[in-house]
Amino acid sequence: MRVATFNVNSINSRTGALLQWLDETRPDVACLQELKAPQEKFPEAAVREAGYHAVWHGQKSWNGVAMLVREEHGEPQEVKRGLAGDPTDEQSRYIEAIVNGVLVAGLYLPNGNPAPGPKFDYKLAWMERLHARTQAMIDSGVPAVVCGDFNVIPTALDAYKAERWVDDALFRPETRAAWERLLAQGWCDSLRATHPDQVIYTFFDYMRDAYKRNAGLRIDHLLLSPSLAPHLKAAGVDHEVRGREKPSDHAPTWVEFDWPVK
DNA sequence: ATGCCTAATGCAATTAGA
Repeated sequence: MRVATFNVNSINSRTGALLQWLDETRPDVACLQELKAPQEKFPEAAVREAGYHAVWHGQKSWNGVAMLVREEHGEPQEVKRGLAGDPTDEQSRYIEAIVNGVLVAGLYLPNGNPAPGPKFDYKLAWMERLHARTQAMIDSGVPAVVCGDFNVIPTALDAYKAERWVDDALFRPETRAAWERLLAQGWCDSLRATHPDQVIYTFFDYMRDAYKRNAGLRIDHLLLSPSLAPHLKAAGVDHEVRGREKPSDHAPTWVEFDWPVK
């Protein structure tokens, strides 16, 4: 089973690129972030025509997450929309569904800049709320994949010129510490687990030809639960997608594991 | 320290991204 995450940076500006990538790679599940579209403006018909069921949580202008599931797996059973812990939070950043017996969570973690400040406080609070949800998954023992745009640079290996990022919300000590506490629950960072020492980026700024210079960040992640981690087969980045016409600033990132377990 | 680029909103310039 292959699960992918792709921050599309506007679903309606990226429908063509999304469909091409789906056609080429046919992931079982694709979690999308930054739809930048209200609920009613999601290209449901095009996605269905491509052979995918979809659940999504839109929002006007910003944020927005979706989960696409290849139709042979049946309709995803949506179990969560939005992250518990703050009833005043109206940002569409989290969706969770059961697919083929696996719990899949797709998230768009707040950027948090400028830091320090209220946006950074919101990011850290959001990570605390995520910890509560992911700990519950661990406690239940359910096979789970938690993936998305985390807006977290885990280590200096994960940023071009990391020294420039030390005061940024994506790399500040508080952010990295929250990431480490998440992993300490038992989650496997699948891309790093399969490429322990390699420089791998999932995001390249539109500015200053960052993609051509390989001046990127690794901020899109796919975490496997302890029950799935032993069945990890491969993980990677569909790097070339970032180099196409009118691309998102993120590249699709994916993990593959044996499922059902033989 | 700021703009470099891209997108949404809505029609000019601002907000946001990372």
